[in-house]
Amino acid sequence: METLTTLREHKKAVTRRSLARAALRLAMEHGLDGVTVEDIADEAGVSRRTFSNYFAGKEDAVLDGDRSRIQALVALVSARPAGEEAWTALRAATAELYRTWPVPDVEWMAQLRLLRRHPSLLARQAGDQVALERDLTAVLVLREPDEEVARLMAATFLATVRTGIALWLEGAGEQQLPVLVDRLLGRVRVQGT
Amino acid sequence: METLTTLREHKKAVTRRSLARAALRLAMEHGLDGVTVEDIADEAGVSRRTFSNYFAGKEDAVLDGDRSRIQALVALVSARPAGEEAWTALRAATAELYRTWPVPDVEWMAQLRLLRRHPSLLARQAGDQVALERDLTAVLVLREPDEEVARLMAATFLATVRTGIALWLEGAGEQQLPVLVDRLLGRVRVQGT
DNA sequence: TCTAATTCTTGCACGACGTGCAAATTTGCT
DNA sequence: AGCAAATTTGCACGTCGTGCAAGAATTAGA
Repeated sequence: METLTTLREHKKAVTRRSLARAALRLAMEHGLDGVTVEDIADEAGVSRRTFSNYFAGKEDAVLDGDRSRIQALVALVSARPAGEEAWTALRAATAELYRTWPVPDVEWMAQLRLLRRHPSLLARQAGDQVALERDLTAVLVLREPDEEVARLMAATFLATVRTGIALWLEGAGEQQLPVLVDRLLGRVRVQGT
Repeated sequence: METLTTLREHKKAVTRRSLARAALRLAMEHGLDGVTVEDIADEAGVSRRTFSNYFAGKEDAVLDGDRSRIQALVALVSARPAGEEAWTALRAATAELYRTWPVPDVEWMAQLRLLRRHPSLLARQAGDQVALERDLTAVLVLREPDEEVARLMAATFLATVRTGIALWLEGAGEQQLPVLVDRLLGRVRVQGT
């Protein structure tokens, strides 16, 4: 009851994370198709029905961390100094994200590895990103008043980051991920108004 | 014996198209969730089991046309004159696509409208595009030898086209789609080697 | 503290889905 | 014609997502 978290919300957050973790762990061990929703629920100590109260499917559970990552990114972008150019803010926020949330994040890496093996996850992730494109666009509009351009920036930005991660996963650590992504972001230019 | 299409392949192509059309028509009429796979199979005159021999789910069936569209685009890109700049080739091929396949394509518009109402379709479409990014990259590599850049171009290009279509759907025909997309493509630049 | 209201969990039941399998049908070729 | 290969179909099975109502936990108010 200290912060803003009432006990109720706290427990909800706990089970949610518990489910996401269980999903990730089991999917890593048996492959995504070798795990049922019931397995995940059991591992987390809740019922199959409760799982569905939190996630729409195992893919959603596995990618839960990824979503909060992008939400954090949106927050970082909107926290950049006012007046900063839109694309610059995106680049800087991305760098900050990697500083705040250092790359050798065990869970995140596990997600990425799964992402490569299971294309169905890739699809779901892309779908999530399309949804988050709206939030990102809303934040960018404050820096780039032409909504058409803001939208375009959000889309190309997310596509670039995705590409960077994909390249990095294939390259197997020849270079630091933040460096690679930043280089790609430097290559892309979206002409403003 | 007769044409290049043996009777067998011909019939397969017919049922596939029949299924895709039925899926589209029924989804337009009752909404995607108001249609079962069995409904679609009945409409096409085949069994539920046969549907699964062609598509992994109703979403796949609905988006079938969209996929062939992008495949056609890939073909157009690789048919551009050799030596043409990669991004230029993409722009030109896109313009050709709209000329070859004129925009007021009834079925395609139906797909787009469904796409807006059902985010699950958006997710699946994005997933398809991620898969097709590989083909597009392979074609681009001939024009842009740095694979990293080719990959980045494929990703940003597809993201840009998607954004254009989304903007066009919301704007409700204030401007021609080909013009809008081409303008967006003109705004984006991916710095080559 | 006790109680009532609110919120969350659980089990049940149901329709829908995807798939392996084997039988039946269709097509290709001689 | 007749045989081989490919395709369709029905059946069965495990899994999935969800509405619903009952039960348990948490909150808020006296």
